[in-house]
Amino acid sequence: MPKARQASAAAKKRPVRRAGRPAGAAPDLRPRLLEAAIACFARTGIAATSLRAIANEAGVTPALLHYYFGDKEQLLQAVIDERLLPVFGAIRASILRVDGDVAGLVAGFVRGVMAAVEEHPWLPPLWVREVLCEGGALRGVLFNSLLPQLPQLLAQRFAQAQREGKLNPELDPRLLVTSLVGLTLFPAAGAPIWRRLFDADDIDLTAVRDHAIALLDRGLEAG
Amino acid sequence: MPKARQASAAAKKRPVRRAGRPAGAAPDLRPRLLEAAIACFARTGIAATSLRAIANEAGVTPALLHYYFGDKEQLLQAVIDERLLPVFGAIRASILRVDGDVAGLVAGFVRGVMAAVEEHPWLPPLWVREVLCEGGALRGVLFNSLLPQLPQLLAQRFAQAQREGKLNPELDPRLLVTSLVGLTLFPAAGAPIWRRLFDADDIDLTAVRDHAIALLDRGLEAG
Amino acid sequence: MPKARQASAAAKKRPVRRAGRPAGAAPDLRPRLLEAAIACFARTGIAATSLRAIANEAGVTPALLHYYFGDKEQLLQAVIDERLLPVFGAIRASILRVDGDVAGLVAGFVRGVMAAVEEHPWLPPLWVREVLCEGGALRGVLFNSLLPQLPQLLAQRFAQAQREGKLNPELDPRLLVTSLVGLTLFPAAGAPIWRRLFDADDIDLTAVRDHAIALLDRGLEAG
Amino acid sequence: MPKARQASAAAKKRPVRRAGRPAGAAPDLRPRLLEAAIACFARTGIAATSLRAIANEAGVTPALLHYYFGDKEQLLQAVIDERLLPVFGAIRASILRVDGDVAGLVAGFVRGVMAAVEEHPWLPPLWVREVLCEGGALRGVLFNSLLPQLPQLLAQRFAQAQREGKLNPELDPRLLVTSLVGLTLFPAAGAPIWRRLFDADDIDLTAVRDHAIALLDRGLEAG
DNA sequence: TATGAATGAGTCTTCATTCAT
DNA sequence: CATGAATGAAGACTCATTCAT
Repeated sequence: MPKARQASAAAKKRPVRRAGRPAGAAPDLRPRLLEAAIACFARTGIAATSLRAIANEAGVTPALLHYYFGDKEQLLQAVIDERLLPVFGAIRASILRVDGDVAGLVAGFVRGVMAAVEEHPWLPPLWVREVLCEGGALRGVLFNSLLPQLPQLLAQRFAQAQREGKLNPELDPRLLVTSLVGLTLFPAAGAPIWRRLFDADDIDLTAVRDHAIALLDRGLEAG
Repeated sequence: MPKARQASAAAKKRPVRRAGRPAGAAPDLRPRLLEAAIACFARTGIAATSLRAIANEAGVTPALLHYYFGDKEQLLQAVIDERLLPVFGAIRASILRVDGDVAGLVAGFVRGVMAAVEEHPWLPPLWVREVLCEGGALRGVLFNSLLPQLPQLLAQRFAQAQREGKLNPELDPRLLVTSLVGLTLFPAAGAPIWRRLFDADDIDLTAVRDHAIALLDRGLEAG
Repeated sequence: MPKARQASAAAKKRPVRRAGRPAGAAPDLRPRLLEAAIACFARTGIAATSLRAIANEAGVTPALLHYYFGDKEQLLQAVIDERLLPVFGAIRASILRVDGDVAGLVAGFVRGVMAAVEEHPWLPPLWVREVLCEGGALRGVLFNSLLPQLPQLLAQRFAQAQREGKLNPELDPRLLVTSLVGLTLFPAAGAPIWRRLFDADDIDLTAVRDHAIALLDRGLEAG
Repeated sequence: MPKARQASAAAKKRPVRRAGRPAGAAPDLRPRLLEAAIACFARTGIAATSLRAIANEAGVTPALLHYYFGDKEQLLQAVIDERLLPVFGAIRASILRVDGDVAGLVAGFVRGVMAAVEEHPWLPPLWVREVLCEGGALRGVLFNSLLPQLPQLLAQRFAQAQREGKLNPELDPRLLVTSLVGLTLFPAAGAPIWRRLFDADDIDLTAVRDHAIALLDRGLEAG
């Protein structure tokens, strides 16, 4: 007869392994686990990814994931904190660093984003599925943590440029921010399918980047 | 009487309810079920949607879904056959009907797509998550059934225009197709989040449409 | 929201269709249903047979089975009452009719049983699975209805013959009854597998019958 | 965190617990589970046995059965490999070891089978229901694994003896193999019911064995 | 530090059964 | 007379989670 297992309802979220390891210790599994998690999340979607899938990807047991992160929710939080935030922070910084006209700003955005994509292939699908789409698991963090103020700042600069007559007056400055993403992360997320669709191996991130800049450069012109 | 299970290994895939109903009969649940399914698929993603969620959405039992469709797979197939294909077919036809220069073609595409989106709010998230993204459940049907040949046709017309000097020569004709989607379905899928981000209620489908046309009109110019 | 369906716990076993039909009416489905049921029961075992399987076999809907019999249990009862009992009654009568020595009695048993088997192919598997085996669904009826007193009568006649020195004294008169079944119904139930095993098409019911009689005739000899 | 299901269509058939355990560890459940399974299979029939029934019999959860065996099919396979095959192998060996005349061979068969039955009460019902009967779940393995060649060998030896005039010429050598089973496993499977029928506690396996030998010894005589 | 054992809850699916028509 | 519609309960199986070791 299976014995009832009554976990004290209190004491939830018991303390779990945190980063940091004594010198000379065995190699930390944590990065590998986060890497595996993010790869699965990007491939299958967060909600549809099982812990077992992540464990398989990392070559460990599901129990180890609990040992390290305590929870699927906390694993996701760790992925956010330790992988997404740094990358997004870098993107944000690289964009804010740009200090020029609209064309320069746009080019900076595109280059910054595509460089990050080159380094982190999980970026586009994760963004498209989990940030953009209704019901995505990362929607909440976008506003607070992921890219605080950046869209608004960009929109303001576009609006300012438009007022100064330096931007195509028929555009919506806010939707222009959207368009920047729609011309970078979006095609990057779909690159495999476009390649297959057009039977073209030459559609790579560089091509996407240059195409986006070409389209935007001309499209934003005021005149 | 002792219970028994799994006897009839044969006779799998029993015939299931098909459309068509004698006149004067009770209202058919089938459309409601398909509607509920497509709503859940769009909201949660196909792989992460449970039959129970769909059943709850429709106010019925999970068993009823099996009664009508026999299977989760067959339910998805019914959604594809009876909801997606007609809509995509209409979009495709409306675009192929356009017979003009590149600007007209682009405007036709944008208007056609956005009109369909207006009528079928599930279109953008479903496309973005399940067609575009790796691992999406609809990737397979895109090539064969959903939009056969349309991307290629568009790319050819863009390439032709480019050769004739009527299109911005720095663009990639194939990625231009991608850009069309990235400036319509993509922002439509994210409309709620953009609205929230910019605290702006006026970002609606009309705004997206006009912005896209404005950006593309200028951006495609041969100049 | 599915409405609760509270059947009055009382009033169970509502009256169901019984046999008997006005003259000139449509052909009665009842025999066909019973035939289908008995075939499935024999093929798959009673506990492992679903009503749907029976309905398919008969070319009707499962609901019809409930309409005619009300219940899986009652369907089984009808099969017993209207198919098994008559056949077993006939077998019993044919055996009791024999009025001779032990050899004649044995031959009468074997012939009677094998004749019934010839006519009713469901007899051997049903007996072997559902009467003989522990947990069989027909065990209960054997004692009361199926073959009342017959085994005991036979055993008594064998014992009597043994006392008179007309029967191999090393045999157990009661187990001799068992042996009669083990040399008739049992090989009949397994005929297909024996045929396949020995790659022999000539192992038919006649062969089984003659072999059994030959073995028993000699084996029972007293001297 | 929203639930998700059916993500990893790949990675099916994950590796399951295999035998073997570090010394000094907790007692292995595996044997108990196999025992419970075989008991239920024998009592209820394989197709009609639910995993829950087996789990209850063993005092564990249904989930544990999946943990150990992964699958109902694999559980059955484990039962076959680890319980049936050894026993049948031993029976086969004990029979093949007999090297004498027909009477000795028959007595060896009967004794070997009945000894195995004494030790493994599940043997008779399992054989009768799942090997003998049409639709039985073990029919397939009989030919290949369970008793390879044994029936044919026996039949050949009987036929040889018959040609030499040492065997009742009216018998069918192949059906004689059948009769051996019908006078051993068959009455053993039904022992409880015979006991109840004849209200006799003295009908045990020894009685069955001696009765069978007595009947066969005389019945096989050439005459 | 890491994992195997174990389970409750949830998933998809089938079944027997009911009821309005 | 007969069935399509509908459902609760049960079946096989998966998952996240816990805990002893």
